Amino acid sequence: MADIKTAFHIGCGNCGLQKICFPTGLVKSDVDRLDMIVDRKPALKKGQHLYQVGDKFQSLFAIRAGVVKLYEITDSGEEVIHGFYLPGDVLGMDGVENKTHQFSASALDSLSICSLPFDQLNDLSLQVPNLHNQILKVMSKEANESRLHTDLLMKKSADQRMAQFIFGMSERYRERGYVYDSFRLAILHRDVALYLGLTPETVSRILAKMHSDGIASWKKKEVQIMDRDALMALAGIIVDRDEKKQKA
Amino acid sequence: MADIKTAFHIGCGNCGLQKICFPTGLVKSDVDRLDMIVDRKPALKKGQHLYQVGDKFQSLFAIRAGVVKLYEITDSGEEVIHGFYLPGDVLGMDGVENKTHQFSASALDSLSICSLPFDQLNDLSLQVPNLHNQILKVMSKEANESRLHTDLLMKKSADQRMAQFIFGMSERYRERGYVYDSFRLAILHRDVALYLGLTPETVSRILAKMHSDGIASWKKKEVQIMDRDALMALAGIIVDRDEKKQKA
DNA sequence: CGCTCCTTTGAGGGCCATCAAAAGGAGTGG
DNA sequence: CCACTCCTTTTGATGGCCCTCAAAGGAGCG
Repeated sequence: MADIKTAFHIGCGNCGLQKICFPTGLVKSDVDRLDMIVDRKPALKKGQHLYQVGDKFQSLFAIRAGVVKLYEITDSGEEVIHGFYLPGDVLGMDGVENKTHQFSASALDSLSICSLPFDQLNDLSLQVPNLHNQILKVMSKEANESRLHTDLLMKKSADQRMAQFIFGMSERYRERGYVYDSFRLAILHRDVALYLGLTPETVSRILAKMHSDGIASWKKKEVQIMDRDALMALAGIIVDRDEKKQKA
Repeated sequence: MADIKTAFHIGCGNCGLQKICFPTGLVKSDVDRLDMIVDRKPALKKGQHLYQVGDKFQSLFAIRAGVVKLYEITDSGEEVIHGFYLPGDVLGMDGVENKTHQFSASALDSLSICSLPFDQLNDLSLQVPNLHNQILKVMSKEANESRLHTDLLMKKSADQRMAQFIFGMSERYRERGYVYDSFRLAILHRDVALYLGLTPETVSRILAKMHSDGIASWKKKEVQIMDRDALMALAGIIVDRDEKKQKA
């Protein structure tokens, strides 16, 4: 059962992440129904797990603040990181297939999350078509993004991967309405390496070069994009000519 | 509207792929309702597309016979292959996110498919809980498998990738009740290379070595597994001791 | 039979991993 | 606040895996 909301409770209806999170496209009355089943969890500390491989699947999680990494330890004992989740993102869908989580998710930072008990969410979605569509959409997005990750690993050089990563993070901050050419990124270089299929040494060398080339810097969890066009070019992203005209 | 079924129509109810395909876990009356919306398509020839990047998303597709590759052409004009679909597999979920297909799917072989109009499938799923669960499950599986693909690309050597690929295909044939140590595989070596993140040259060299080592061979679309244990060892798969005892 | 695409085989080289070691930060307990 | 430890990051030297390039042989198809 959902907890009784206190006067100070921040519900979905007045959460700043509505545009990014699940409520997108829901009318107010439906957001309120969603709000009923959302369980606001106590904050997690760095290193704590939302779930681990083999855990019973019970809930999806929406992030209110902080960063989460989705990862696994392979048979041979090496870590592989599959993605990073920012405020407004929803994760946990890896457990739907077998009612058991196939991957692990842990906090890279102090974390504030909402828990969405899946059975209840599912029942509600049968009555709220837009919510149902949201769930399908988020799951489809998971797979599509994983395949973009595959592209990165298959066809991009180490420099391109790094540039694309920084640019991608910047875009995600932009979507959320934050400053996006200078932001805090609480991810270890080591973890980025494990996400990009590189070694920490290579990441370090590339960041040094990007800094001296005046493209971007990332030191002490602070990212600064100095030359956005150069960054995009390096990432292999074609700049839309019309968009460039608007800038000028 | 669904076509009128002829006396010769093979419906979901008497399809040999029920255990693999969508009807899994449905009672007969529900299978019949699913059958009502399934649209049996005329056969496709090698090279024809089920859909392409940018096509409007309308249906999921279930494969009755043949092999499909899911792929894309990157910005830089290179092909990346994301997966191969065998009889009983369902594909097309890449279109759910934006109502537009993000990838392309084409026949590697003569192909026989069923089309499942998504709107109708979705409506039906609201009334048939097990069908609803099936859809969620298949979508979750897509993402999970894509991440296993990532593992392959990140942490396995070329030999391991090749071994894992052949072993994986063998297991998929096994699940379907076919002979699984000697089977026809209508996939070009070139396409396997594009799936494994390798070049055709490398694939060729590895297959030559696996053949001379007496592990497996793949010539002219015929795969033969000669030493299954060695293949698994090469793929980096730990053999369960109890399972080995049963063999002896 | 001729065309095209796929596959094979060989030679050479580049990108990034590996190994090693030192320096820098973060967290802990005194 | 400092000493201590552990983990992360940096920097350099070396080498290996697999790509690239090249060309010949084979398979499929009109």
